[in-house]
Amino acid sequence: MDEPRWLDEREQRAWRGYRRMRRLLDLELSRQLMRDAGLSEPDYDVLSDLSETPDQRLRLSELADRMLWSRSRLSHHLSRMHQRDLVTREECPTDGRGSIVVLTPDGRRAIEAAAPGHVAAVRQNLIDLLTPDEVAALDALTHRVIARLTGDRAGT
Amino acid sequence: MDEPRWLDEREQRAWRGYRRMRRLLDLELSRQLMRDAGLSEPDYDVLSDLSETPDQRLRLSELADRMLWSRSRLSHHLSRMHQRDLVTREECPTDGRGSIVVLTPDGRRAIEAAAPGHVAAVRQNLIDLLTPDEVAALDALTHRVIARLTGDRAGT
DNA sequence: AGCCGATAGATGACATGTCAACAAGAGCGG
DNA sequence: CCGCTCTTGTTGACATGTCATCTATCGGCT
Repeated sequence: MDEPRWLDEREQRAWRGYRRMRRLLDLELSRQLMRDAGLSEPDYDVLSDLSETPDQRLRLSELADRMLWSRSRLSHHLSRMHQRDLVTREECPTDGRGSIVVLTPDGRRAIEAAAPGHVAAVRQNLIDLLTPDEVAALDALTHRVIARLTGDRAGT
Repeated sequence: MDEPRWLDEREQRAWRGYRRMRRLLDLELSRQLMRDAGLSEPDYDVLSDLSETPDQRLRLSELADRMLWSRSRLSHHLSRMHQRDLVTREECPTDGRGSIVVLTPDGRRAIEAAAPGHVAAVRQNLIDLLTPDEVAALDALTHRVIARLTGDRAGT
């Protein structure tokens, strides 16, 4: 770590742009979700992952892994969502320690009500602003970075 | 909002990839910063913005605007950083309400110690994984989205 | 000067996230 | 079947972020 390789001007612009976009997009999307559907982004993500599952249910740790959340965070969050009747917990029949997170009817209604507006906002503020090439580039680039960060042993 | 235009497969992959990359990159960068320099990402951002400034000082609200933070958040965070002697507050000579955030010597040492490792991590996990074209695309695309979200009236 | 709406920043209550510690099973090896 | 260790999920303490509110001041207007 003698003379660090700083970012050149273009790299710098891209990096700062990425972080600024990230922040602004987050603010906008969470504002939209809360206003139109009364959900936070984390709420939406939980409901969305659950609703895409065959029986609207998942083992807590399975859900935590998919979301890249700690079990603790998920457990706390589920307690809060439980109080609003968006999800329930059931005991796992095959593992006495386990608990299964289940989407409630209210939860299903909430995600179905929220989804169209959310997708529209994602389009309006990101996807529809990109050319098809850019969408493809974003796809490629993000998955390369993901592979790196999840230790997909292959390159370097 | 009759029949929403859902994301097609490529768009979906790009969007999910973006979010997953975001999360993984955050985890990695904040882990690295904390481990090697004892700073959180927010700490780093504050110090970094301050250190790029002529006199290592900024009006609180100016700093908040640059960072896209609420004044409240910044005020709380500065109090915490103040306890660690990374920053101080001074009264603003031209505005009796104002307060000026100043980088302390400890703060300067902290950012200078942290920067090389942080930049290296950014390179290693993002920038150096991209082709020059991809860096250019990221630059272009993020700034277009930023323009949209900050209401740069021009298009649509 | 004196009023008044707007702005700067601080603060307290509360929501959310992190971390370390814990209880209860699982599951393997004797 | 027992004992050991690992995993699962919960919990409480604490760090961080948000929101509403408060005080002091600014700055234009009369």
